[in-house]
Amino acid sequence: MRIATYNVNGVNGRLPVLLRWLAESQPDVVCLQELKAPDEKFPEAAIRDAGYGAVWHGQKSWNGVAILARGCDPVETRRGLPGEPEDVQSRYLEAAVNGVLVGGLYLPNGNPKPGPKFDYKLRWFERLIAHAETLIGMDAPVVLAGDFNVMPTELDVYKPERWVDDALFAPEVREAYARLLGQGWTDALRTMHPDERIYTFWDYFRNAWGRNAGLRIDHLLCNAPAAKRLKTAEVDRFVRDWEKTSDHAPVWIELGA
DNA sequence: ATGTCTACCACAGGTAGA
Repeated sequence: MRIATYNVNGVNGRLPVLLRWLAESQPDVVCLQELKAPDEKFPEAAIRDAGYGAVWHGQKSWNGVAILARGCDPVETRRGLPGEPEDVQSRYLEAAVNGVLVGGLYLPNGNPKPGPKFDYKLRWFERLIAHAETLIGMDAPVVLAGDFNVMPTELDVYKPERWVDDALFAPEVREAYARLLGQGWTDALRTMHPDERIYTFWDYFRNAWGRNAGLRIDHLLCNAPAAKRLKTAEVDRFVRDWEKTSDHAPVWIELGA
């Protein structure tokens, strides 16, 4: 079973790229982030025609997450994180697919730091940690997948010293990520590639892709039953090279039987 | 500070967010 995460940066503007990648890569489950579309503008028909059932949580202009499943409909188990009922941003969606529980998330960017956006990022992270605590011990495989907007270590940044004051690399954010992993989650990509400089995002600015000036901010975290089945974790870098592509590449894991 | 995308509103290009 292949489970992917892909920040599409606009699901409608990116639809040709998304459909081409689905056809070529044939993932079984896909967590999408940054739909940038309200619920009624989610391209359900095109995605169904591509062979995928979907659940989605949209929002006008910003954010928005979805979970796709090849050949079946994901069974939604949660929309939004507990803990801040006044929070209207669409950033978390959870669904069961063929016995695997998948949490798709888009953690706040948090820039500029300091400021209210950074404070929101830290609060959102604490809510994620609290909810993840209820998932980690499940008997079923659980995968938390998405754009975490965190580079966990210096190995995950092309030039760490340039990023120390940024909300994506701030010590308190890295500490929160480490605390989340400390519950027992396996960072799949880093576990399968322990020493490799491996990126999932390249800014549109300054020829970042051409220079491989990238960041590793899209992660798939496995609880123990999922980690036991982990076979492969890869980045579909070739997608970042396509015309009209997202600034993120898809990332995926393969779980064995 | 800059760079480049996307979506919005509304019809053009400025603004916001990343």
